[in-house]
Amino acid sequence: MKTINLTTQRQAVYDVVREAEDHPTAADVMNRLVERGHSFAYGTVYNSLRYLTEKEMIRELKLGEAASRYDARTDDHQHIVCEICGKVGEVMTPMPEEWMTRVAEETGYEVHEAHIVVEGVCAECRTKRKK
Amino acid sequence: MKTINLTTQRQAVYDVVREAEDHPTAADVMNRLVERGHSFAYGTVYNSLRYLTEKEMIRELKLGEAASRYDARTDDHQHIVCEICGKVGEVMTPMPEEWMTRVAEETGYEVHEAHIVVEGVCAECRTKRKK
DNA sequence: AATAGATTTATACTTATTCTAAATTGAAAT
DNA sequence: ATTTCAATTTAGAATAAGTATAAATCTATT
Ligand SMILES: [Mn+2]
Ligand SMILES: [Mn+2]
Ligand SMILES: [Zn+2]
Ligand SMILES: [Zn+2]
Repeated sequence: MKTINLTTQRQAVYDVVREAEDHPTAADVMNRLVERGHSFAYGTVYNSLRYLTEKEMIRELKLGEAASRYDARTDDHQHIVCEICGKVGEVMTPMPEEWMTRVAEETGYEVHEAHIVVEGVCAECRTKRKK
Repeated sequence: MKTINLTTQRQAVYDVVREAEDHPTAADVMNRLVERGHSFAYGTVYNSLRYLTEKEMIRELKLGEAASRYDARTDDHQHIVCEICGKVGEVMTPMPEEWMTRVAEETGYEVHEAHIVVEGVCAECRTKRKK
């Protein structure tokens, strides 16, 4: 499971995710592929996203919406979602290691990782609100 | 939006969630209603869960699985999911207030709340693993 | 009892995603 | 160069969770 086989389709999907600034959904990726002149089957886009995720070239994000989003940043970080416009921002402030330790003690689980989705209002939406 | 109208159906759904120990899904709730001799329409169960959530009598949890889970504990807490058996545990250790402040500074968002899903391995599954 | 509003029901629909079976591709072996 | 075979892609059917709709039923209030 170490070799990575990047077909034309997988490379194109990876390019779209890598060049995106906004954590696109599978449907977003599909649309952008079409804009670039590709026409892959839906299944292929889903398969490619899964493949790239398994190879850890991208990450799949479950932010509580119906559709998964994809992220070419694979370094450890979290996300913040604007309750008004839905914009997804990066959260680089790391979770204190101590919190994880406390959770392990409290629950008896061996703790591996934490997925955090912060909800709030982005700067633009705050400005508009004060109209 | 202050009065609460608990119909037979809503009360029965609430009872199931309140008496559950395991953060049931809508389908779980449906099955337990049938076990108790009820036979409500699927739509009614979803409507009731939404109603109870809006009245803040229960909470809807999005833990990254396909189906939402429901929780009669409405006090502030988080969740931990076993990667092996799927068991969902409570996490009462609060996220440090300072982390939230740092995230607000970092992102420029007004931060409202954080939903955290911790992944790990529960005590039972750890025991079994050492077979 | 009549009225009106809220609720429930049965069913159709939507959305996101996975599955399937056939067709295609491409690398390795002849 | 041609054959071979596994991996991949394709198109479309299937699934899962949840929402929408319209008709039927409840529940106060007059
Ligand atoms: Mn990100
Ligand atoms: Mn809980
Ligand atoms: Zn916003
Ligand atoms: Zn377990």
